[in-house]
Amino acid sequence: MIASLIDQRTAGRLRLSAAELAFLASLEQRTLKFRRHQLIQPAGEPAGEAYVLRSGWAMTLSQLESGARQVRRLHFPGDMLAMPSLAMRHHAADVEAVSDVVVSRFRRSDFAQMFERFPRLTGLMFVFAQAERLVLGDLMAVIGRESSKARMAFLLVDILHRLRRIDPAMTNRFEMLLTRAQMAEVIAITPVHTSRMWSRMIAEGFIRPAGRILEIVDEPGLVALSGYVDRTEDLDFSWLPPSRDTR
Amino acid sequence: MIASLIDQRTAGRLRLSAAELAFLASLEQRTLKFRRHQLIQPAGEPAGEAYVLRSGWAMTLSQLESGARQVRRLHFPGDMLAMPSLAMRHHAADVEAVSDVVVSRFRRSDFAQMFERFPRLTGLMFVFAQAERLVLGDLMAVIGRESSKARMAFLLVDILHRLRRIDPAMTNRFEMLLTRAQMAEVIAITPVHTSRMWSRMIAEGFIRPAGRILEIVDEPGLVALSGYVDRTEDLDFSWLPPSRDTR
DNA sequence: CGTCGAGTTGACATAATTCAAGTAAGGTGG
DNA sequence: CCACCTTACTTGAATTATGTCAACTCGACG
Repeated sequence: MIASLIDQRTAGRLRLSAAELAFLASLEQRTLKFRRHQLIQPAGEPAGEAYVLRSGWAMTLSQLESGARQVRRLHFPGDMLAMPSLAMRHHAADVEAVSDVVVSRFRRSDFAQMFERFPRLTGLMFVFAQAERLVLGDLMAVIGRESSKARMAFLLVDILHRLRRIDPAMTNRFEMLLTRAQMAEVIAITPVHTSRMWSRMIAEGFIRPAGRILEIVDEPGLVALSGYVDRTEDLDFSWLPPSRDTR
Repeated sequence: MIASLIDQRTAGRLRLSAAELAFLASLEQRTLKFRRHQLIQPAGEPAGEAYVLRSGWAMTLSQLESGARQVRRLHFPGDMLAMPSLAMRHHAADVEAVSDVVVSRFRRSDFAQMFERFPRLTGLMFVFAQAERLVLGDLMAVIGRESSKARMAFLLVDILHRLRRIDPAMTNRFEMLLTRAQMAEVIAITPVHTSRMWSRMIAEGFIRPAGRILEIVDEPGLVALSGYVDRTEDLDFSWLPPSRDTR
């Protein structure tokens, strides 16, 4: 699962060794299921584990004292969840199931072995962590400086690109699993305003929903509107050390 | 420089070996100077280096197509700059000098050796990268969901805590090097509104400026107002592998 | 068949932006 | 050392994007 995602993100530029693959597989032994809206990992609990999302959508979010919620990151199959909490004594944010999901939980202590045994894999995880910083910063800039319409465009293009990377056969339709309120939590506007903007994007010909399926009609238009940049395309793995065992 | 910062962030919980210290020092051989407002590293250039900030303040920022600017992260002495760009073929964001600064530049290829030679240091860098994701998410939540007054409170407390970590003797005064416009770029409001909020926070007794020196009069009040959490205090290094050479 | 979560729409409120005019401070060249 | 110019900052008035409140519809589910 992680391994296949790595393949997608590296576009095959990096071939994992048998030992590396085995290590990654060892992180995904057990599986857990959660229902829509359930907490996969509550904030505040002692940290010591992280997750791989195997199916469904999830999200990491902040609950502010006011009760307002801000989604920090949407997660799709193959993504690793709660990784920042590996750095902490306590989980720093809630991780919640957007749809029914299947996840694998792994222990921090197992993950730590990677640092000693798999330098190249370690470098890869470092690269992914830095890339996450970038996309978070991108979203922050959009939330801080763009109109609600542009923010919604950003969200839609982001989902489209990320799902497409998982399934390259996907064209411009996907099942939208977020409610209006959840979209609002991602792009930092109210659910009511989200509803208005959604209608407007349909009226202006950017999107066309058919039941739960959303068709992205004008992808270039949405990209232009939102300034979306797909960071994955510029990732660089060429500088990482070789794996100790070649395959 | 990095080494002393690591000491501060780990609160001495992690003693670096001689070899680890030597490696860190090797990243800080040459020094470069930049003037206030100069670009230390422009976005878009081929990536292959990062920096250590040795003195002065800097910031990483996005320039949107509209011309709007959003600061992603403020940097203080000891911070590493442009680290996310290590993951990319091209630098992803501008890094700009807030004040006159001194930095050290190091090559990505030198940094890469760490993955093979210093597993514990690697783990430490991984922890720092994940911690950066957290604080970025915290700022995003504040920008997305809090009032301009709360955002300003957040900014001030953040600066205070980070400077205090560098100089534990510091109490509640520091030299504020940001202009109103720069504060506005961090907390995603306009310079005009920043000026109004600044005056209001003085009037309400939260802060007291005297020339360039800013006194934080009501730190608990600002923390309560902004929901600021100092993530550094909860960092966990206990799970990292041992260093290969003990000191 | 009733309840509940999700979504829509209208009317109104407001925080923050925009525009504009002006002051103050700091650096530079004559 | 003065005169000038630029950058930083402040303040008022008008505007607007988005939020808030509230009523209503719709469909799913037990």
